[in-house]
Amino acid sequence: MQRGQESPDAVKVRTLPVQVAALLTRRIVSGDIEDGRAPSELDISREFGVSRVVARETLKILASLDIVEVAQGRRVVVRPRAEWDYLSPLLIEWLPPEIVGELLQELHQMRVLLEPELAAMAAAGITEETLNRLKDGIDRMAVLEADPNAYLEVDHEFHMEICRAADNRILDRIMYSARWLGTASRRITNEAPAGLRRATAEHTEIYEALVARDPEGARAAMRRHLSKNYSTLLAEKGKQTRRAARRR
Amino acid sequence: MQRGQESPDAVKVRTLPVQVAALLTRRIVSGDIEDGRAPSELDISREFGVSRVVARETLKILASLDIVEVAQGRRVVVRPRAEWDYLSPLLIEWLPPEIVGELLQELHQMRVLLEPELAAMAAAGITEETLNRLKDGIDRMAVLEADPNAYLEVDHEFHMEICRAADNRILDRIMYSARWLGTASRRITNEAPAGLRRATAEHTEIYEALVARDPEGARAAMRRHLSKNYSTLLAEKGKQTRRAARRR
DNA sequence: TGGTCCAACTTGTCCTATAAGCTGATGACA
DNA sequence: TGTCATCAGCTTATAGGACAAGTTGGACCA
Repeated sequence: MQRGQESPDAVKVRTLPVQVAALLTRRIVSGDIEDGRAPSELDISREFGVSRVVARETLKILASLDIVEVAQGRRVVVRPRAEWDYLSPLLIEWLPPEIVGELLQELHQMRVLLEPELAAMAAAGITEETLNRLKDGIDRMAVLEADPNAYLEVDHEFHMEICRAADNRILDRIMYSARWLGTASRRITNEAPAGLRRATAEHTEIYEALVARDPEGARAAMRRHLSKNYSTLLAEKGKQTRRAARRR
Repeated sequence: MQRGQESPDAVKVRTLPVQVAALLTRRIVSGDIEDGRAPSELDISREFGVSRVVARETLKILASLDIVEVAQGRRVVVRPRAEWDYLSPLLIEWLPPEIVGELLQELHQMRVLLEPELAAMAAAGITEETLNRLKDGIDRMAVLEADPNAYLEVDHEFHMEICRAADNRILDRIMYSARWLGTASRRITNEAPAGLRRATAEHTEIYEALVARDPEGARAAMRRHLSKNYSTLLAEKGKQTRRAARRR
């Protein structure tokens, strides 16, 4: 549930507990619910007109995102926002756009740190199979430049393939979440990224470094790719200075 | 639920759905459940002698860890292992020791990539408050070298404080999960880390670089710290070559 | 004042019933 | 014989009521 299995553009009917969880989270974020005091199962049941089962599942979802803490006998309490699971696309969809914008930047910062290293790690022991799949991806991307959604799907696969080749399940998981987060937020903001043609060229550079089993080259190519992406991201979203006075 | 709110050494009574989820996961890992076919709510209910509500919550937990995929009307299906949420301490506790050992190494690899950069980022805009808390931590660590568990608690806080200073919620979340993972696995293997005295000295070096607002110095100090940790980790666990023929 | 105990509240589990969605097989029609 | 609509049966989603188990705060007693 935490991570969407649906394709990014699918119109999905969310279950009742997820809907209620969204409403509750928004209420917490907006400050309507004072910190530390979350509604009980019965409160939720009454207020939203749902069964206790649904109220229960709602709280379980919020607990799995570290938004609240629940234990038998004790009241549900709201956990510190700093520790919520911001890697979850579910949570991202419930947050207001200004926070999502900030998170997107922080997300990109993380990718800039990790992905070049992943590319370098992958270069060491990459298999012919993986290389073939990467080549496939590039070919398909070249054709899909007119269809951003489909392009991003393949883009996603391309990067994940490199992650997988780096042979580290923890890093793999992180990047998986991160990329899902990216598509989720893109779905929210309804923005299509620009510069797909250039992206294809950059992907090719990465690919060629991997073919040559050249860690340094792969790292550098990936870094170039991401830094350019970053600037287009900034150009698209405009306001770079929105993070100014956020922290508590 | 996903991330433990309990202190690491607390004896916790797990809820029924969590217990069943653990059993089911182990069964999947051991190959007793053929890939793609997971038991239904009724199957679980019958087989484990629990109510359908519990069976339901079990599946929800497994779904939140991306172990299975559940949708109305469709059978529950087991998802590819490569995409399970290995950042979850819950899942880690259910996996066999050999896999946990591998994951610990991969985890450390991630820390080596991220934490030096976090330290450098933190050095830029660190506040006096944070510096004071770090100093506090070092003082306490110096006293606690005889009590590994308490020491690690403070160690954890020290590193998290630096994460927080780096002002990136995504990276913060990752490191939070990662360190929890570390303590969880340590609880499993029952191993106490060695070299606490040296660790304190290294923490001091990091702290001093931060005081000087020196990004390069902080990065270097953190890198030294982690590389040494890595070697003691290897020394403790012995078999370095256990990852040889794992990938399918 | 200090401590014990209990009542009220809260979450955990169980049971039963119905609604809603999917899948595969059956059977009608061309 | 091949194609497609339909439906029965299985599965998950939601509802309501009941009791068990754990926690908390206040009443009560010494």
